[in-house]
Amino acid sequence: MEFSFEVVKNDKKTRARRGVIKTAHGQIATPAFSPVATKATLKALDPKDIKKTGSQVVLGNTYHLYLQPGLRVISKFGGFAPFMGWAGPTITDSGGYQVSFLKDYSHKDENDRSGGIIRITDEGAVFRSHIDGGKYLLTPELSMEIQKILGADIIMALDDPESYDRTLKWEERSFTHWKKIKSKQSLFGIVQGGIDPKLRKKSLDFVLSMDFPGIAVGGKTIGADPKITAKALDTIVDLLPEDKPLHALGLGGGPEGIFEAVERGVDIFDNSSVTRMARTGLLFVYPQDGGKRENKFRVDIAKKKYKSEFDPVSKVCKCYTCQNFSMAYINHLFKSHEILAQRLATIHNVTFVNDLMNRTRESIEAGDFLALKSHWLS
RNA sequence: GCUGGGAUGGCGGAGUGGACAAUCGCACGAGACUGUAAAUCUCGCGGCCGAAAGGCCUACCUAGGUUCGAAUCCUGGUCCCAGCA
Repeated sequence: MEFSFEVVKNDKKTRARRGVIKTAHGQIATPAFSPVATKATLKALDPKDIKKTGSQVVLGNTYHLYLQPGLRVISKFGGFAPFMGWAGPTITDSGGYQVSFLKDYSHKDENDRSGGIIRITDEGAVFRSHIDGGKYLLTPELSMEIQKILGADIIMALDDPESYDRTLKWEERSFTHWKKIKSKQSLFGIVQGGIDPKLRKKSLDFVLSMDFPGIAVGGKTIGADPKITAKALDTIVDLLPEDKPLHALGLGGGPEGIFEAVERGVDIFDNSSVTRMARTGLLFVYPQDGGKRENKFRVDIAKKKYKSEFDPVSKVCKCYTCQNFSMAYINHLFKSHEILAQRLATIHNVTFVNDLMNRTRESIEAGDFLALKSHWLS
């Protein structure tokens, strides 16, 4: 097995741990951030940029890549990573998130040809493509088949984030099918249950009983505000195995959310808002730049007050953007809708989070994780 | 100088007797964004009061007029544009 997870150092005071995930495409030093490349592109960045931001791994998406460009194209390239020119480790999500997200576009009648969910049954999710209205049935088995072709190192079980019981059934089928097709990828089982300790524990026990190579935590409580994320993770923190990596799906809350998650044993997480916020002008800043819990460690670069600001977004940040451009210039790029705004902003935010993870790893190694955390959140 | 057309909120531009403080777009302002249908979305945008419902005031170049009622009709003025001289 080319996949392995090893804890290098445990924090003495918390569940934070410094580890290494090994994959066929390279190692991931954990705790790590995986930026999101939903459609085989980390929006606005090419693989060279991605590398320069310090990213170790990227996450692609089953739902989107299945619909476009489709499996024939991806299989020809041997996976979405070679397709996009990314040589490092990858993760794919199962489409489970779309099962709940697309409910917002639920159809009252089957002939509605716009994209959205038609119905969800124990068999799978029947939906229409948002691209061309085509009708599909996504099952746990199909998700495994798709993800096999997408070729990521880490793949996710299909779940229904809004249905606890259905998730259990779908995970079991995901696992069974994953075994059946002898995929060399590492399948992560997903723990649901919100902030309910009983549900989370039951879900975790179920995942552990099947010996998934890794564990993921999902649900809207993970992507919510840091306090709720902490509460949700607290339900399982003492029950986690030492030898399996823990992935937080869609972990939100910026630096505060990250600290709370790492403190509770999260080894790796993805998050799409880091890049999306970049594209809408919200840029992360360090405590030295005035970043704090109250402003969520971010500035809105398009605001008038930055119109003629000579300094970079962050005086601490080593990213390409901060090393070369002023706030005034980036403000101007956003106000004039220049395409470079997207790229420079994304480079900054992704570099920022990766740097935060780097500092986090160093602090765990040095045994002062809580000191780092309190420095940021004081 | 003549002939014709036109002047509406920061800008463009609807409206051509009552449902108009005035569609819409842009700009501007505020907010949101968390396993990405997101270079997106929501809200506000004459002034004052109000949490809101709503109320009051000032307004469609300007000065008058007609009318129960005028951004809309009439008259004078100012300015702009096009064509002709």
